[in-house]
Amino acid sequence: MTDPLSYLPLTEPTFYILLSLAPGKKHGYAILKDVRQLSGGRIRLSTSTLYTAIGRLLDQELIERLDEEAQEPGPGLPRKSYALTDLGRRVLEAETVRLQGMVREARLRLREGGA
Amino acid sequence: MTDPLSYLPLTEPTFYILLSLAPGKKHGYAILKDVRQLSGGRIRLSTSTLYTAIGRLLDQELIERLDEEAQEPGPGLPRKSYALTDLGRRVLEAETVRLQGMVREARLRLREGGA
DNA sequence: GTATTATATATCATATAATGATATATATTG
DNA sequence: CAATATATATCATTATATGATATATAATAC
Repeated sequence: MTDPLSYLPLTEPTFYILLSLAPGKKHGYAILKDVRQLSGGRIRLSTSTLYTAIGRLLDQELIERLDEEAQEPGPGLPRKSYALTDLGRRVLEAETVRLQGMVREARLRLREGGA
Repeated sequence: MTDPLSYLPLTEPTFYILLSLAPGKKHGYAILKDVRQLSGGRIRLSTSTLYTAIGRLLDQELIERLDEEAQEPGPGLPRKSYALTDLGRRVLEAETVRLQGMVREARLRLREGGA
């Protein structure tokens, strides 16, 4: 019964990390690349931003760590995969509603105050 | 020729302070009340948030201080009025575009990943 | 007449979070 | 074999919000 609204506002990196996990589980580095692509190259998360955010989101239980059995071998350190929790998805939805409201209010005021 | 995009993302308080000034000049305390009303009571800026943000926005030249001649007397310390600069308005517009993009991306992903 | 409230600006200490820099480790590609 | 892409992690610094506290004044309530 934790209220999703109590987690808002999300910062831009946090929003995109959660959004990156919306379609399904990913490991950290995959989130990094996905966010870059998703934002049209505008957002380049540093690894420090990514992994401190992941730590925080785990603490807050907005994402969860998935136990990996038998990873296929590949480059780099062993992967750790993460997924949105139900709470995380509800927070992301609530944030989207908040952002939509801000856009609506801004459009009204920028119109009335415009040149 | 400072690029408005270089000021983004705005934090929620900063966004609302600029938005409050979009229709015209206001003094600090009026911004405080306006933001509260504008956000449906959700956002209650503390005075420390407000005045530190005002100082920063002045430094960045997103707002400007207006010289007050002959204030009508009223309660409280003398008022100081502020207005958006052209740059400030362009930053607010750019932020609105950014937010709209985030909403669009979120709606797509929340739909495709939804239950 | 005085106490409270609303108005109005300002600073301080603390907490949160992003960021650049740096480090470690490994498979693939040139 | 060197460089690059993959992959996770920590540290110091910077930016910003926030609650607490302070000062000052006019209007309102009692």
